[in-house]
Amino acid sequence: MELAVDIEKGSAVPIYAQLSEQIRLLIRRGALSPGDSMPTVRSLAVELGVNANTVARVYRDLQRAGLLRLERGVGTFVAENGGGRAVGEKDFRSIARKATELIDLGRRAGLRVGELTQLVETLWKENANVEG
Amino acid sequence: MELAVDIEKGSAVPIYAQLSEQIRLLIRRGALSPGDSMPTVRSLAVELGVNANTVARVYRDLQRAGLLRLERGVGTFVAENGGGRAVGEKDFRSIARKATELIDLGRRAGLRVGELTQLVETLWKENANVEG
Amino acid sequence: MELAVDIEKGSAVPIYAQLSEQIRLLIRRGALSPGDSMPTVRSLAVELGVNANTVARVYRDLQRAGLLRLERGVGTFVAENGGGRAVGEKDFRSIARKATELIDLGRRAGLRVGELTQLVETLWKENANVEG
Amino acid sequence: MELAVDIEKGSAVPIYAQLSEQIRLLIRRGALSPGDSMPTVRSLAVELGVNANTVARVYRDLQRAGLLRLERGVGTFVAENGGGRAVGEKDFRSIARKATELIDLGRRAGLRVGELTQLVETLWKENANVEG
DNA sequence: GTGGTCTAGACCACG
DNA sequence: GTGGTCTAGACCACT
Repeated sequence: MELAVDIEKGSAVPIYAQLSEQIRLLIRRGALSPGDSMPTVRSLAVELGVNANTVARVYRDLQRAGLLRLERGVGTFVAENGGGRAVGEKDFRSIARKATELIDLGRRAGLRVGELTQLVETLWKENANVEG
Repeated sequence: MELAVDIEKGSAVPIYAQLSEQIRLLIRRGALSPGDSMPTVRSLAVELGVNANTVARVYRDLQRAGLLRLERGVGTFVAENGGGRAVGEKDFRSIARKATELIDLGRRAGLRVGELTQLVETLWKENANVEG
Repeated sequence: MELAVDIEKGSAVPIYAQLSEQIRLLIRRGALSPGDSMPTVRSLAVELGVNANTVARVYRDLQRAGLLRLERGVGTFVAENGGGRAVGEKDFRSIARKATELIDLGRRAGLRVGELTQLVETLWKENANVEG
Repeated sequence: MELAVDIEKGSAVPIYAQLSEQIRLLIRRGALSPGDSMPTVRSLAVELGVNANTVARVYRDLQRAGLLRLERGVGTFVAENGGGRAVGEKDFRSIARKATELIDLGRRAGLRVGELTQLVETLWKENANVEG
């Protein structure tokens, strides 16, 4: 049971934050559905080459956030009322399409990933200020 | 000389990484032009409520990356051969427009910023793998 | 795990530069081999009577240069693809022999170390200009 | 009156130290002879793109070391009893030849300048310990 | 007054 | 206990 997760060990962003955000996205986009069982802490740790404590911490955090359900002695599952419902498949596709277009533009203009995500963050916050 | 920069002190992303990425973007998008003088290390530190060493580290890193030019006793300037030239204004506008559209879709679908930027990162890397 | 390193605190050359260059040489000459573990940041700091931040900065720089591998929570190691492979032992010996001869000549002529290394630097650059 | 001096502004070694060491070498090797007049502080500062205070400081230091003679209102000259006599032309040539051979070996082995000068320094000190 | 280096010491992520 | 980040504050090189 492999998870489509990609950790950059050298990154300035801590491992637990990367992992947490990526699992979050998998759930929200519907790649992981309510009731699905998650890899065990240890197997995911091995798969990612990461310490088991780190994975355990992420699972705990995501449980607190309502995205995962931990059952002692049984396993970890995607929660049924997952912290805000999953994005509909249709919506997700249009978002992914738009993101891909954005990425294409960014790449052609010679931007780095970080610069592009930084732009998204900056614009997100500017809009938030306008609306909020 | 205030910089349009916004630091989240509580973030898992280190301050220096946030600052570095944001200055980088300001330069690449042409908001800061070659030869422009940057705020002094100490003044930017005060403006952001951050330690001077932290700002100095960012300036040093960006110098190594070819984006800034540091002159002892004089000040800090945007480099002339700025590590890959700035993105053209036209290109930048279309990128920003596309990003805004993406943000709208994401917001309506109930995504958080982190989930959206995570999506962009993931798709970026997938495309890279396809191309590479 | 002591390192054959010698820092002059009063020197005009910053401590981090001295340390960096000396570790570099130890690696390039094969005195430190790929995979070898380096002293911890703190222990080396104590050994040299220097602040831990200074050592950390050197390790970070050498990581960026591809000579060291830093693992959070584990330790620091000599990189496997050490930024240009180590100089062969044979080559290194003939270089060291030649250097010793040069030093003898310099000493007899009454030169100071700085004058001799300055000469090497000057001639190095002149040759570079001829070739380039 | 141009001086065969080459300053690296970005270097970790302070400008005054680079300049001082290089002038020292020019005198010791006989490229500047006792009684020769040095460039004025201002002209040398302009030639090197360096602040005049920095040059003045170097001249002052070299005067204290007995290598230069400053005459108010007249100019600066290479001292007659220059801090240890100059190295004989013959000796200097053999030193330079040896240094060139060393540089060739180093270059072929893929060393950087800093690594080579570091080696010379290290061996110099080791020998000093043996002899002293 | 600018950038650069260094220190002492705190707290965090990770194993 | 390892490396990483950050702070406060000192002193230096340089303009």
